[in-house]
Amino acid sequence: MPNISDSRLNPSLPLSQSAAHSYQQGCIRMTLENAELWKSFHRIGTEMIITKHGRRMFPHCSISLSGLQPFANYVIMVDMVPVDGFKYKWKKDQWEIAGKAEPQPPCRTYLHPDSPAVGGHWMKQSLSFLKMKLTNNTLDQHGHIILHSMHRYYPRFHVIQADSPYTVCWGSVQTFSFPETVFTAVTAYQNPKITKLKIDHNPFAKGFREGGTHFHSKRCRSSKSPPTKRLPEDRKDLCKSSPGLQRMPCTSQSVETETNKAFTLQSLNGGHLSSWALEQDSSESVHSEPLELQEYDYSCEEQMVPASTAYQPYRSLEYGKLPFPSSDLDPAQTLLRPPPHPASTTEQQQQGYHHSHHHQSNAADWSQHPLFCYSCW
DNA sequence: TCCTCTAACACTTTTGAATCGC
DNA sequence: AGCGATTCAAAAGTGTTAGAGG
Repeated sequence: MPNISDSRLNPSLPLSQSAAHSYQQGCIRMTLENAELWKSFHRIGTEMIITKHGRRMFPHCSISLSGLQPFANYVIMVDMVPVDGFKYKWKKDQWEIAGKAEPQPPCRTYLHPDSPAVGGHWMKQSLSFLKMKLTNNTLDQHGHIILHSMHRYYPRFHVIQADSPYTVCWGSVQTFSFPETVFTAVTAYQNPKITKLKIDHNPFAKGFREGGTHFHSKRCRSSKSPPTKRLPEDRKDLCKSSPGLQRMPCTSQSVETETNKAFTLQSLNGGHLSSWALEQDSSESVHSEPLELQEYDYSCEEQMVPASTAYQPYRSLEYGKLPFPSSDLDPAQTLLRPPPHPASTTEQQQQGYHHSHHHQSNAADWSQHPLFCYSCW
């Protein structure tokens, strides 16, 4: 199973003792299915195209779950969390900070189309978020995830025990993310290495790879080639390119090179969020023992990653203070709290309170929470 | 001038309806 | 009639590029 790597704790994402308690409430385990592909991109610096009308992710998010209660209903959601409080620009073959992040666009959460479903359903096959789309259109009416171009994000997965998105049992929210899924949202690819990698792996880009990528050469083509029949081999190729479609992980055709490994973002404030996961396997999130952030042993095999818990702050510039990855954030600051009510907690937001996976607040506190501007199309 | 975004392009893949054979 | 496999066309998706706009 080469495409499912061993787990690692995301060292950059805030943990807390509160979060640690949550581990005792279950042993939900989440695995990033196409981890090797993600890592291939992450080594270079993943970029995701966002368009006005919405663009799918590539690689797309595909996960598998275990440890759920087979007959309990769960809702699975994804949202996008800003990595930091900066916007970036591509300059001379590397990303540089271009200033403070712009105010966050309206929050959208993508609800997996199967939600709600029993744990047995979620565990019997991998979950693909292939149809989730990213847009830069803040007025988007299609429910796509709204992001800012030239900003960095990572997807965050929520496993919520609930009969429906409206009857969430707040004691059973567990959140996961994966370090290698950090990406920069762009309206056009900046790093040619990313372009090449995408063309190599994304079947939709075949035309540009095989038919010539030059604009003029395309125009000079004399005739259309006849439509190709879909053959089993074609499907196999597709499997390789889009592992998320598969029930089983596919062999990665990663394009790992030593030079790629050398890619870092030194210009970024000491290179934070650059190399923090480059050499790490972190595509499996397993609730387990509480971990020491700074002393995390990357060599151990299955560590837990309830990922970032920074719900509310990521709608504010406080996000720039989040430890990515080697921040000096005081662990005490990451104490998980119920999300502040948007209308009444500006002060709390400014203090950088973070969301608890397993808190005791009542659902009313959450009713206005960005997480539940969910969408499923 | 530089940077970012958008739309058009040519092509491939996906999807779903129609058809066929058992 | 029902089912599964196959075929086909339309829809949806891709990265590249030039040009617009700030």
